[in-house]
Amino acid sequence: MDKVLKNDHTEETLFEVAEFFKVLGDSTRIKIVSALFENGELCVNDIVDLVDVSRTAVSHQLRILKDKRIISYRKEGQMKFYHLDDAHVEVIVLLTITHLSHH
Amino acid sequence: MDKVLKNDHTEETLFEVAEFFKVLGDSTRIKIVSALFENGELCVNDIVDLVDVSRTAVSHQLRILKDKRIISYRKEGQMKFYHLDDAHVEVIVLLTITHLSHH
DNA sequence: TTAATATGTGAACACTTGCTCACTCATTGA
DNA sequence: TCAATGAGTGAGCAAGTGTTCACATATTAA
Repeated sequence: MDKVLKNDHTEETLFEVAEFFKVLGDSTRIKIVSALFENGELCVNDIVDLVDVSRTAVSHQLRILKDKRIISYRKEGQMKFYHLDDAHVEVIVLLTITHLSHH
Repeated sequence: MDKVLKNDHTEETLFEVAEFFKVLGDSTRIKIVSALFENGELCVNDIVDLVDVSRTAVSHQLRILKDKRIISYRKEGQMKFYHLDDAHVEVIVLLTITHLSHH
């Protein structure tokens, strides 16, 4: 039983795990994710200001985060308000910060 | 209080978080890490068999994992037995697997 | 309709990354 | 000492990645 604690992490599962970490393994994207769980919801221009990366670069990274279902957005007029799509992501990031601070 | 749950993730901290995820965000490395927490301790040849990547490639990746303090080894004769350096890593990976399975 | 604002897209390019190949180092046994 | 075994290293290269630039789309206000 309890395959999660035991064995059986198939090639496929591990590939997806690697893909997930790959998305969070970039300074710009992790800053965006962090800004989103600190603020709940932000429009693109707010993100640009907080993250200090060009507007275009932020757009590209938002797309990647959206494709990987890490964030979603709500449209309001001509603005889009982005937010985290799943609270798990915040837990994983915070656990990692804790881990690193204990090193 | 409780800065971890609040704000204040400095640029520096987030950079380290990204670096950590970057290391786990590779198929070969995550397979090695997974093999290690499933088996506790493995020599390089065992890892090569389990992970199905060339011996040389495994060596290169072991070096990266060792530099990032994710694994360590114990030497015994002409063999080196690798193991995870910190249980946190296993928790983070398992939490991520859980997260992905709920998507 | 026109101008302005908010955001997205695709190509190009520099930079990074992971693998292979050819060697080397270290340990053990004959 | 020599050969065999376990493991690591560095250069080279193909593939992947993140940013910028120029342009496009969508919405709102005048």
